[in-house]
Amino acid sequence: MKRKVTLKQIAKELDVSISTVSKSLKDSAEISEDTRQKVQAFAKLYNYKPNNIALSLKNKRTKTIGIIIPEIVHHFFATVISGVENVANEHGYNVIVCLSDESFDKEVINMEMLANGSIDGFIMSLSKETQQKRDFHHISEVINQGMPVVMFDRVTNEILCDKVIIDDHLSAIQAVQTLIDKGLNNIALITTVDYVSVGKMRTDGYLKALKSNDIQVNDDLILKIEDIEHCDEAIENLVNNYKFDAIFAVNELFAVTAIKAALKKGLKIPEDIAVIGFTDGIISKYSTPSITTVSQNGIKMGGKAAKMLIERLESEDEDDEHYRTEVIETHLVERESTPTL
Amino acid sequence: MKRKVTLKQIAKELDVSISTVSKSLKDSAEISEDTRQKVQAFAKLYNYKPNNIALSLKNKRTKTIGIIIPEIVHHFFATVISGVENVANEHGYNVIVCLSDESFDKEVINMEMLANGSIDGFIMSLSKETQQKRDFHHISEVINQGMPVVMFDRVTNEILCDKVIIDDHLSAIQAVQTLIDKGLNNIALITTVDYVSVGKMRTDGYLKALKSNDIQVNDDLILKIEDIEHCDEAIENLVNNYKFDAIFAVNELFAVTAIKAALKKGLKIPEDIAVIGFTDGIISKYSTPSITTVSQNGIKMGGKAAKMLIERLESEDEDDEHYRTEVIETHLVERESTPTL
DNA sequence: ATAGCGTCCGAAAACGTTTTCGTGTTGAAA
DNA sequence: TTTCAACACGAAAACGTTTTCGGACGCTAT
Repeated sequence: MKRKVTLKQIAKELDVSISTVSKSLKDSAEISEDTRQKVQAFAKLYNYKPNNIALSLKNKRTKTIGIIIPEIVHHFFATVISGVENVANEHGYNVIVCLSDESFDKEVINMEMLANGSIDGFIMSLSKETQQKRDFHHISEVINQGMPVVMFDRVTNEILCDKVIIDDHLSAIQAVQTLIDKGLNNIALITTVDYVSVGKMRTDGYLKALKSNDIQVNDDLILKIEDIEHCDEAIENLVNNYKFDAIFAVNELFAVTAIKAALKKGLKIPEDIAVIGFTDGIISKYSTPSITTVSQNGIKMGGKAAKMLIERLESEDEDDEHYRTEVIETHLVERESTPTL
Repeated sequence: MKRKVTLKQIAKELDVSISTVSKSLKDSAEISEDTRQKVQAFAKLYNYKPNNIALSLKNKRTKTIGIIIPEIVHHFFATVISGVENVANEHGYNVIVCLSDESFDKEVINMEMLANGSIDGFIMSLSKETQQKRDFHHISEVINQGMPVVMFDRVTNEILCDKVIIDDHLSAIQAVQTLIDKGLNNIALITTVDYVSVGKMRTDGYLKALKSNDIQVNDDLILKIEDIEHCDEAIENLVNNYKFDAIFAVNELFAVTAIKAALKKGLKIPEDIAVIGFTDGIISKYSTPSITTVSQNGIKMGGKAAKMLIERLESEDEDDEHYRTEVIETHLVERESTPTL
């Protein structure tokens, strides 16, 4: 076992000073050709690589980005990480991932843990609990200490920082309008409780679309799911007891669950009920029938977030207070769960 | 904007030495009650938190685990990360994630990047290319430098280290036996090319099961997929041109693709063709019909790997050469794609 | 001979900690 | 009054870098 070699050890072996070694390895003109060669050869032989921690301490930058998301076993968030990782790597950054498990406390703990020098900046999406409590002090604190934060998807207006989102409102309008254009007027909505920001906006889009087409809103057809783990019963109940010809669901899970319930009841998709979901993930693509869905490109979102963060990290003027909100475009991926005109 | 406060700054403000501040914060008996109180109050006021990087440098441990996996947009790997993150967090460790994208070079680069002090140990699963090249020098190098490595799922015998796997061979045998027990003798296999270790072992299990039941192996019914992106054509070809009453697929994707092809051809699942997949992910659970599958608990696997790594990191004798290979048990989750007896 | 300059290198500070060891002051015991 | 312990604190090294500054040396030009 040969342990990692340090500048000091090389210096000692070669009987020169640490400075000389350091400079030689950097091809500094200060050092004679001779010495440089000697040092470089020795360093190569012993596979010298500078210690990242020491560099971080010296440079006051870690070249590491912290990601905090509610969960990782979730196709959308996984794609976002993938997107972040990609552009981070291109710029020589590493990515450290923390999961809040939708818990406010874990979100706070993780942020504090990383904020003490471990990373240069955050990319994050709020946990449900945080959105519910509307307590963002941990985030503003971090920002106050001069650490840049980029929020994505689940964001809040109460924090000033760079953001990357999709236009949930508009996307929902377009999805519902698509259903209406196909002659479907009796549209059910399966959504989340209102404190989840994106759920709320998608719900609003649904309402807006109906209104602008002079379609009466029927509250019986609006199902707000509280407990995602047990959404089955609620959705089956909706499908079995009410009549409608289309469903707009604010995520994949609700969409596929609704389809399963409808099939179970003997209904045909899309003939009897058309379905549009949200988030173009694995489920939508591979379920039978495959599901028409609003595609939300996580890779692009993550990539954009990373780009914004790195730009800010490497910009000249430290505290440019000019924050941007980037909107990633969505598009409807039409599959088997909606009728072709 | 108030920047992070350091010991030095506190010392200066309070007109004491850095040592005194440090000791006070640690409640050292060396310091008078008075001074301690004063320092602690001040530190609290300015929200002092020790700098992680400095601590890492001093202690020669980062309390960070590096994970290197082929991709993250893959349910199984996402669950593994989740498992690692969980137990890592419990022990005060952070997790830094790198993706190899199934590329040997990226795997090497990432490892070298992290090996220079950024982390205390690795948890990794080999990229396809690495498995194909059988070049593991980057891993043995890291191990040689005294950095522990735990490999999971896609492992190799050529490296001595702790490992976490499932019994792919046995699981496959059991899955195929289940089909046979249901009276299905004409079983197709959809698998990967042989250099993917787990694919190979599952294939071997399939062969073994057939043999032990005196069923003739029909090479026409064995499909080895090279290009996963375009597995559709190959699988459709198999389904359309050959006759069989069951399919054993070595992953979810192959299973669901086969089902889609069969349905398209007008066949009924599971009446005409029964299907068993591998890896209990989103697809198996939510596709219609839902898929019977060998469940491979990623959370457990990741958790176990993290536990083994941390134990090694915190054990007394540094270089205990006694490596373990943990086998995570699998079980068959029976769903709609196989007939009930 | 000496001033001046270029070449090559080393000392030291700095990043933020922890910890060992030394030192000055105080009070009590002799 | 002297001696010694207990107490309270500070100096400094160490972790591994980078970088600034200064110094030694040899050479050229005056």
